Amino acid sequence: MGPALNSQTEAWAAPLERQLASHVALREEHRAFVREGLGEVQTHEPEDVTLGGARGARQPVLLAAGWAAAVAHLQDGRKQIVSLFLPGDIIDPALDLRTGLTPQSLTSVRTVEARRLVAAMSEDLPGALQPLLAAWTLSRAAAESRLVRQVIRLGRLSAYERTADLLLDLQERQERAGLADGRGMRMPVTQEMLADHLGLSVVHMNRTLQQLRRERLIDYRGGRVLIPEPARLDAVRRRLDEK
Amino acid sequence: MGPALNSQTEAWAAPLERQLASHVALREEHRAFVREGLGEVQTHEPEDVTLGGARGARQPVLLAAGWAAAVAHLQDGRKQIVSLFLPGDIIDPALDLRTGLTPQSLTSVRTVEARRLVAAMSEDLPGALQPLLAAWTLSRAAAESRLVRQVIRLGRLSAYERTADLLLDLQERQERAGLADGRGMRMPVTQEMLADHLGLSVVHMNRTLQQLRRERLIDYRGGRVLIPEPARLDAVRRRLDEK
DNA sequence: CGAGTCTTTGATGCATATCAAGCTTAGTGG
DNA sequence: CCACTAAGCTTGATATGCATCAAAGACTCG
Repeated sequence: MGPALNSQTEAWAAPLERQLASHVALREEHRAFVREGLGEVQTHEPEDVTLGGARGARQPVLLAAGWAAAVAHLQDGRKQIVSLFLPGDIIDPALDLRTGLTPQSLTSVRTVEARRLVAAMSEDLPGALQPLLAAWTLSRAAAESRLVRQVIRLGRLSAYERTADLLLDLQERQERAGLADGRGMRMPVTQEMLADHLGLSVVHMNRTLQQLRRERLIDYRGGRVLIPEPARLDAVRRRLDEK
Repeated sequence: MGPALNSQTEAWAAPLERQLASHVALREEHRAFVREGLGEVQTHEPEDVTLGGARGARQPVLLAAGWAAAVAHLQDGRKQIVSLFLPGDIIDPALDLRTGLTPQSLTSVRTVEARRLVAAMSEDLPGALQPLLAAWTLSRAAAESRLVRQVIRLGRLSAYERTADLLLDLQERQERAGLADGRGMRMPVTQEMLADHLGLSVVHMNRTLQQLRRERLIDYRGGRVLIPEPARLDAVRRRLDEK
């Protein structure tokens, strides 16, 4: 289960660069700065809990490929996936793994050491890099908002609504990272993982996905999801009231 | 529903000072700095949504007395109380109210303007104030952890476990603020508010509280809760597995 | 003392969990 | 290339936790 090394830090930064650029337009100078803050590439098998290093010595990493999660384990075996990490996301132990959460790869995964980048973003940056900092901040804010959204989902939405809401969120995130478009997105995780994220049993997760499929709100097969008419799915999800 | 003014910024800082001191020992110098960062005192009726100012112009405030909440309203009238604020807590719009959450008083409430204090804590502080900054940071981290804990509660705990977990959390927070001890704590909110926080119906909230009462895990009457044997209640709550 | 708000109780229904088993798919080794 | 296996997906039957509906006590306040 140990990670395999790989030292070519090449275009692994693309999803991160795109995600940042989706918030604030960036120049090549900014993208280069991002790449320079990255280090070693590592490959991890699914279920690996050593993302960012061993427990107690974890460092920030960029998730370059594959999906990962911050997981809470209860004593009796129940699990809650608190948040999902997609390619282009930064997994920062200091921010994302408070409270004894364990980072874990869900699929096989490629991570890139990002300690220097994360450190740089909390220091004073030269004026020319301000747009980068702004993008970084917006990206972090989006991650925090997702946690709030997750509370609302689990607290007040039905299984059906939760699922619609999550799928739209995943689609949007992958679009920002350049990993999805009108022709669909990857969804390389098992229904059990989705269930653990949405607080449902596997069986009910399956039935809920089938219902969405039957009503042609999603087209889900072979680890891919297509949302033919986003507006219809969006009507299922319950929006916050802008009171 | 509008707020009433009141300009004596006296000992309203006590719960905040105690909460901070519960994380890192503080000297009078630190406490004085906290008080100097505070401004006008305001009184609000229950259900007031103008804590910290009107929508769009909200400023950080210290909650000095009474309970408040960050609430999400769904279009069809469902509500989710995402987080609770207790005396001594800072309500910072930039951190606590992302994603269209509305701050709202649950009881009648007293707030103190805290813009200067919050701003000061994000600037470079003289060395002598480092302990204060450390306490502040720990206090914020605890608030963030509570959000994660809330996801776990709603996602994977039963109504009974959720309630036990929340009550222990409230007891600990109030102890830190000097508002509770072995003789119990205040709980000035309606069961409907608790239900909206724990993702339950009022009726089921009521039955769950009664069950805890019947089993003598809590003594709950007249807006006060006593936990006679914390260890027993703690056994009900499901702890995270320290794997 | 009357009117609202909150709590409590009972009856009923539904969403979701649990249990059990069959099916499908992708590996794996012979 | 074909069993064989294991993981994941799907389906049916049943159980249960929690929601909903309705109404009756308890408090609180003017």
